[in-house]
Amino acid sequence: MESQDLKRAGLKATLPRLKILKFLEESKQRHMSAEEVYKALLEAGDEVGLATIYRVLTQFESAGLVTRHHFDEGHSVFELNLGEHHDHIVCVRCGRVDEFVDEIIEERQHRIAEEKGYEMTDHALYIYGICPDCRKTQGRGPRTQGRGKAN
Amino acid sequence: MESQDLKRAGLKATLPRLKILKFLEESKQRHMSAEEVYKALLEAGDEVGLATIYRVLTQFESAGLVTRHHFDEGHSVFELNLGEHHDHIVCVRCGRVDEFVDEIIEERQHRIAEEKGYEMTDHALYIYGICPDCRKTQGRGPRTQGRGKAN
DNA sequence: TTCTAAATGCGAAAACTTCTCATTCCGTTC
DNA sequence: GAACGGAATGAGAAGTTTTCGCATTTAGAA
Ligand SMILES: [Mn+2]
Ligand SMILES: [Mn+2]
Ligand SMILES: [Zn+2]
Ligand SMILES: [Zn+2]
Repeated sequence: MESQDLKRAGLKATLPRLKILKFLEESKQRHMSAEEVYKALLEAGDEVGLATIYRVLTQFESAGLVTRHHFDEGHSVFELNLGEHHDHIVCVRCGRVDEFVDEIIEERQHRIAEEKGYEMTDHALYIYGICPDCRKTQGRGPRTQGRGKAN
Repeated sequence: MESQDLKRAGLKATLPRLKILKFLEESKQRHMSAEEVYKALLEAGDEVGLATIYRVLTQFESAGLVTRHHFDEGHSVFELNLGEHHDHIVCVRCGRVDEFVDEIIEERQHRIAEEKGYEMTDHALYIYGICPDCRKTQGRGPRTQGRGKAN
């Protein structure tokens, strides 16, 4: 039961928060904008106000339940925190997102922060490119899976 | 004369474009938002419409004259392209921005894109942390140099 | 100088996010 | 399980950043 997850995170188990958390857990897409969560819940008949979606996602972020990303779009993208930290490689053609972890890069980042005298609090690495599928389909943007520019 | 730079970039040497380019070259701050460029020109008596600032910076980006960054703020930050590519470490307290290049990271990124089957088009690495100065001043945000949250 | 396509400035509008505040809900107390 | 009080929600207004539409101006060629 998700209520426990919320309680543990220091949040009251309200209906909107439960709906949002449940949705994030069950969605096939791991990376979603507030708007996308809103629309998906709407379709599922679990409507939650958009303002609440934004508030709750921000609270989840503070509580460590989700991570907020800033891909080169213009809006925030959220992801449920499951296992470990990871970085992203994003298709500029269709919006597909793949994940990866590279210990060497992680380690270098720490060293760089140290060298510069910074106390590192966070870091974000985004690789942009054309995914395998889109490389085949040379023409304009192909299958608009995920969140493609083509919306 | 900057007109040549513009012509070379395939852009007509208009007054607004010249003002913006000149300003970017002479400004002490290397990383600036459209709004900051707008205000600075305004103060200098070289007012250019904000819409034009946005248009021109986007054109400069397409022409390879500037690079657009998306620090974890909510707006774009632009930087004149001088030498080589580099990444950024940003102070979350005062907004200070330092730059660095790490060949190992660069190389790993290429390898990752390759492994995932992506044709890399770009990449961005942002390290966030507390800068040396801000670490000394433990309290709330100290000197609001650069573009700090404290505006 | 004249001419034309391109660029600019302005305000309107779009896109995303936060805020305000009346209403509702959660969780605790009785 | 009814009552209470503070926290959370919903709806719309408002804030931010960026783009758009179009009348007017300008760069650069003729
Ligand atoms: Mn992810
Ligand atoms: Mn830089
Ligand atoms: Zn793709
Ligand atoms: Zn600092």
